[in-house]
Amino acid sequence: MYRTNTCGELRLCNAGQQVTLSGWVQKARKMGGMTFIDLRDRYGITQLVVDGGASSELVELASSVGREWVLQVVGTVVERQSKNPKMETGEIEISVSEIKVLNKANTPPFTIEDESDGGEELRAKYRYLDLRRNPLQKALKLRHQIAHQVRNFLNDQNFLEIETPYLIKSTPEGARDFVVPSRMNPGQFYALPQSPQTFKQLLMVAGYDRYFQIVRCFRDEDLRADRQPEFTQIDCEMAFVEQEDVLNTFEDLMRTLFKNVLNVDIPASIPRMSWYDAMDYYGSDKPDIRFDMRICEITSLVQGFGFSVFDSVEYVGAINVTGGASYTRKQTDELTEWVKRPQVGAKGLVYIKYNEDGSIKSSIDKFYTPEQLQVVLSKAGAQKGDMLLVLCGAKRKTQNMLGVLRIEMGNRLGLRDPFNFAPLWVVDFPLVEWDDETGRFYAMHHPFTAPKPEHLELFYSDKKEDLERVCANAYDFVLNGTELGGGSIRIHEAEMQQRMFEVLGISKEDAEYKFGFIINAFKFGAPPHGGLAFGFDRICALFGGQETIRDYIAFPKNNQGRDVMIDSPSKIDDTQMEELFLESTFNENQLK
RNA sequence: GGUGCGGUAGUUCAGCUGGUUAGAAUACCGGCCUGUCACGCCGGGGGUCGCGGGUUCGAGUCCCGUCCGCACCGCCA
Repeated sequence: MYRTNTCGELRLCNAGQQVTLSGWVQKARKMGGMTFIDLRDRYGITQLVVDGGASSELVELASSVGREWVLQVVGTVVERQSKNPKMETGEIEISVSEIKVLNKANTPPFTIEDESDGGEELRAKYRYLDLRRNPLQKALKLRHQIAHQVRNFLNDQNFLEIETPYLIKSTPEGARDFVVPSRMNPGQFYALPQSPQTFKQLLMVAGYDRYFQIVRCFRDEDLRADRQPEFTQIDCEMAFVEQEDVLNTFEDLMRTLFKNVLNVDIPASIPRMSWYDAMDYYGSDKPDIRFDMRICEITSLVQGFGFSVFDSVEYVGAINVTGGASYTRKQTDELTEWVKRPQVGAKGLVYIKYNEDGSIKSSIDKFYTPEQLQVVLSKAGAQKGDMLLVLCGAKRKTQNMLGVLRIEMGNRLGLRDPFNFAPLWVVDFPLVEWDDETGRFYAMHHPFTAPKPEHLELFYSDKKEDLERVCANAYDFVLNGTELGGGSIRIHEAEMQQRMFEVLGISKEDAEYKFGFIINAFKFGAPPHGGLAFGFDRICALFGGQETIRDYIAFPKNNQGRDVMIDSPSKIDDTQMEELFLESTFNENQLK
């Protein structure tokens, strides 16, 4: 038997017991004739002691062990002479009678400690060593707990977990697909799913009216701290439901997760905000509502006074920085430089300070009287001591920049505590958005999203302006400025689905080739249905108070989509290559 | 595709307006140490300054190119 106990469980009440432990050497402290060894496994650390009373062989062996060696030890649990209150097992130690070296280890290239000395690149290369560290073990444990709670909750709600295929068909709408060549069908490719969207809808047609899956999804797009090429979704779909049913069901899921995993209570009813309000007041379709600082449009209040910068633009907006009147010239200059950075892209920044003594000081005093500025301050809700930050330009673009500035000010003012959770539903998204470059509409969500019933007339209109106004029965779950999930009520009628493809400029033939199977399925009794999917990795990161999802994935990829540990992607050998591609090349040559 | 920051000992970093033998901490190795737990003390080894080119009497330092990492923009239905 390798062990009778783990390295995290022995306490004073176990004193006197003979135990066997196995684990890794965290650290050995050699004190001449006496050696202390911290033995670690995923449950904790227990101190071993070998003192002068032991045989000389044992003393010799104990003093020779190195970091990360794997040991099996036999000994007696004893009360420590000097206890360590910082350790959970700090009241006891194991007086060792026998050590067996199960495996030696090279000195690790970085320290296996909570605060490792290793940089990200090095830790990625030795991911299996990084995973020995406490923070990562906690992260993966959190991930497991959330998955467990999700399955419990949805099982209780009568959902069935059903797997869908990974080798499917490429559908060039949306993100780029990862493709897999088919050896048995030369020249043809599978695609890895960006989501199981169409399959879960087919399951609704098949009558499995409550489906879920914790499922890997694949998107061949550039990465970020919160974006991986393969990531995990909690994918759900329900039949015979309206938007209200879906929102209520998954609000309950999120509430249960918060309660059972973090013991946090989120509001009994999660607030809802229309997409248009989110854009107008927060400059983002995923507002962080942990703090207010709403964007206030002041266009009509500042135009017509001869300040050409404002007079020449579509939109002028402001955010109110509480206590900002105390900002120095240096600080406002720095903010101006900050918004001019390419990542923000503003041309300049106007400030209006409402000083404690009631006076007003702004960067546009030359163009406006204090009375005129007072009107602006009042509209934006500024109190004495506050400062407005003003940007102008095209409406959506400026709102977007104000939204970025708002988040930055929220960070600077310490208003974004990661353990303060403010969930939000964003609803009433536009169904489609126009793209000038390609001169066509794109689905804002995806092409299976249903228009709101009250907008059906607009949906069948031929006018671009009408179509732009169509709202979808779509919704996003937003937490602290991060989109955690989204979904919609789907189209379930073949005719309406065909109209959608038409709106998107997809020809009937193309739609038939790419999506014929689902249009066809809708002709065989498709029930009304809808659902949503949560970004599982993001939920884990947010629950753990982190911005990056990498720590919550056992073996993540780097910025370039590479796994630097196994060194993938990599070339394949000629035989493999020939088997996959030679025949198709041959066929093409035959055609010429 | 773009922007910013970074790449110097096993590791994390310092290294000024270019100047002689590139430093610190930690890790590692050896010695001493019976109550340590960031143990302590003494000693030691360890460098293609990412790579290539250029400027210069002289380059870790300046210039050009390139590779790699991270963050962000574009992109992500």
